[in-house]
Order: sequence, then structure tokens, then C-alpha cells
Amino acid sequence: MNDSDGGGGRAARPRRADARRNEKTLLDAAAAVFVASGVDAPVRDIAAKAGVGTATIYRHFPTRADLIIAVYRHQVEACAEAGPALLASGATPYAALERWIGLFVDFLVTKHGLAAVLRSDDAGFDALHAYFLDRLVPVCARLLDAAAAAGEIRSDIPAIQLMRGVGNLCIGAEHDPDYDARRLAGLLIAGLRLPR
Amino acid sequence: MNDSDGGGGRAARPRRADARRNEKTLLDAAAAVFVASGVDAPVRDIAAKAGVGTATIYRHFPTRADLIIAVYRHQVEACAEAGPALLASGATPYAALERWIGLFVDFLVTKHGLAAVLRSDDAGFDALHAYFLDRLVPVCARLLDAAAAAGEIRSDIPAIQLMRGVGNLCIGAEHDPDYDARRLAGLLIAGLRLPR
DNA sequence: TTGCTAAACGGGACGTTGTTCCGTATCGTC
DNA sequence: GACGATACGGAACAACGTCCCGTTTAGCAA
Repeated sequence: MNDSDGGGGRAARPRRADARRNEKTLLDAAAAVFVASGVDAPVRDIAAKAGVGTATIYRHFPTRADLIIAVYRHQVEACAEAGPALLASGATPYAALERWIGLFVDFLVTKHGLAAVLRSDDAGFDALHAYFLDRLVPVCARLLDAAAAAGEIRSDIPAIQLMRGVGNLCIGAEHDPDYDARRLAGLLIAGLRLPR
Repeated sequence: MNDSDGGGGRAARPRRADARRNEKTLLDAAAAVFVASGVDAPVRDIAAKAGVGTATIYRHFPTRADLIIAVYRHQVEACAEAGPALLASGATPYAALERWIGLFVDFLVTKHGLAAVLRSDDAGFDALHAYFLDRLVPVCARLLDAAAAAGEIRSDIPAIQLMRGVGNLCIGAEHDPDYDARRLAGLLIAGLRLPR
């Protein structure tokens, strides 16, 4: 358990320069290929795009989930941080919830195949599920609590269920333009409203 | 298009007895394997269960979609016929819609992987999409129209969108018992309600 | 009953993809 | 400049969908 460079001892040894370079190259290549072919793109394609061997991918990102997380981490963080910001922005909690769900949907539908893989029961994607849920469910829960406290919505739907539902609504939205995930998600949220 | 034994010409020639027998055997085997391993089960597994070669499956059911349709046709028909029945059963149109969606969800969540495949963009599943949509969307549309005419719901959501949304909500519902597709679908429908 | 032909069959062959292994090249240090 | 650990590349293996081809068999007629 050498703490490579963290708080305590100085680095046991930093990663080699070529390794760090390849990781960056791989992230860029993966991002490009994900856009072009979806997050299910063949490993060989990503390796080819990056100009490395397939084993190099597995060395840096043991599972596909690790690669996906690394590629989209920034955007997920941004989405998570938008939650409290929206809540503080002055609108009603319900409006904040509605807009935040919109952000989440927009993120998912622009990542081909991500919503689907988020629903996969493949054990290899457990890390991906865990990351998304850990990072976003608490944010959603805060928005739900605020709206419930304001008497705008019912309070008997757990945040995790809602997130799963919204995520599911985004599956396959990237093709056929007749499918409007955002609208359906809005409908789902509207279903939470209490009559006043 | 040959009317094998129907009204017009006498049969060009009826299918061989072993072929008919194998088709039945395959349907039974597929149904069993689908229950055990989902509708994505390897072709070889189904063939083995039926005691036939893999080519025999492709001969009878050129695409997986054809096999799935054949296995579930009865249940889809039953669901389609339940729509008008519910509408005539005396409750409000909205209640009928709600219950019919419940039937649809119950059907989907008990067929491992079917909801997911219904969302696949693989061209091989086009026939499956078409069948489900052709058969069920008109039923849903009638329920929606009735409820809209009664002033219970808004009328600006096409039936096909709603069906897609509900179908999506059912994806992955077969595992983790914490996910309640039926409840979320109910929420989606509730989102259609008009304030009175 | 026996022989013929088209229908149907079975399993092996091929292509694609994920994953792992092993010999080789390279980095960083002495 | 030499050495050891690190990292690399591509071949090898396994699982699966799909297709092909040589063989078997049902159905019919002589």
C-alpha cells in the first residue's frame, strides 16, 4: 500500500513518463471514439485511434467502466455541482429540480449508449453505477427534499428510483428524433407534483 | 406470400412434418431458455435445449426478432385485446389507461431483457419494434384519446412516445428489487393529468 | 417395397469482439 | 554506459453470431 505521492512519504516512485503520456492519449482517443461510435465501441478501435496496443488500455483502465468514468468525470462533477447552485438561484425548489433533471438528461442523451450501459447488469459496470449513483443521487435527494419541504411534490419516491427512471428514459434517445427524452423526464417529474 | 393451404390454390406443398415438429420444439425450448437466461441467450443454448443444430434455428427464425415475436405473440395479443376491454369496463378512461399500462409493464418486466432489446438500435430487431408498435400503439392511442376527451389528461403526447417511455422504464427491472418500474410508469402517467 | 428428389438437418468454418499472456522495448537511475 | 523495473505491442485464446456444405430424411411414385 505505498501512498505513491499523497500526504505522507515522498513518492515510492512516480509513474513513468510514457505511461502518463499514454493515459492522456487514451482518454482523448476514447472520448473521440465514444462520440463517433458510442461507449460500446470495440477496444481495438480505441487502441488504434490512440496508436497503442490493446493491452495498454487494459493496463490503464482494467474495465470499460474505468475508462468511461475517466472520460466523463468532469461533466458528471459539473452536473453534481449544478444542483446546489440551481437550488440557490432563487427559483422554487421544484423549478430547480426540473432544471437539474434537464441538465442530467442533456448530459446522458449526448453520450451514445451511456444510458444503456448505466442500466446493464454486467458486473464489469458496477464501478460505473456506483460512481454515478454516489455522485448524483445525493444531489437529487437534496433537490427532492427541498421541493417536498416546500409542499410542491410528494415525498415518497426515493431519489435513487427517480434517477434510475430518468436514466432509463434517456436510453436510445440518440437515434430517432421522434423520441424526446427530455419531455418524458419532465412528465415523470410532473407526476410527482401535489395538487394544491 | 404463398397461401400454403388457405383459400385459393391448392397447397404448393405443405411444410414437412419434421419441420413443423422442430418449429414447435424450438418455440418451447426458446421460451424456457428465455426465462432462464433472458432473450439474449446464446443461439447455441437454445439449439442445444431443443436438441437441434444452430442452423435449424436460423432456418425457422432468420433473426432473433422473429423468434422473440413467435414466443411472445400470444401474450402481446392478449395485452392488445385488454385495452378495449378495460375501456368498456366502466371505470374512467384514465383508470383504464392506468391499468392497461400496468398490464404492459407487468408483461415486460417478466421477460428478462425484452425491454432492453425493444430499445436496441440493431437493425436485426426492426421487426420486433414494428410488431410491438403496430400492435400496441393503436391500443394505447385509443385509451389516450378517451382520457383526453374526458378532460382527464393533456392530449399533446403521442401514444408512441408514451409507449417508448414506459418500455424504457421497464429496462433492467428484472434485477434489483429496489427498482419499481410499475410505480415509475404510474408516475409518468400521472404526469399527464390535467388539474381540474 | 423400393427408389428418387426436394426439403431439412447438423455441425463445422469464419468473422468479430473481449481478454490475457509473453517476449521485447523503453524509462529512470546508478 | 549498464542494469532492473516498468510499460508496451501484438499474438493467442475464448465466446458468440452467422453462414455454408455434405448428409439425412420425409413424402411421393412406380
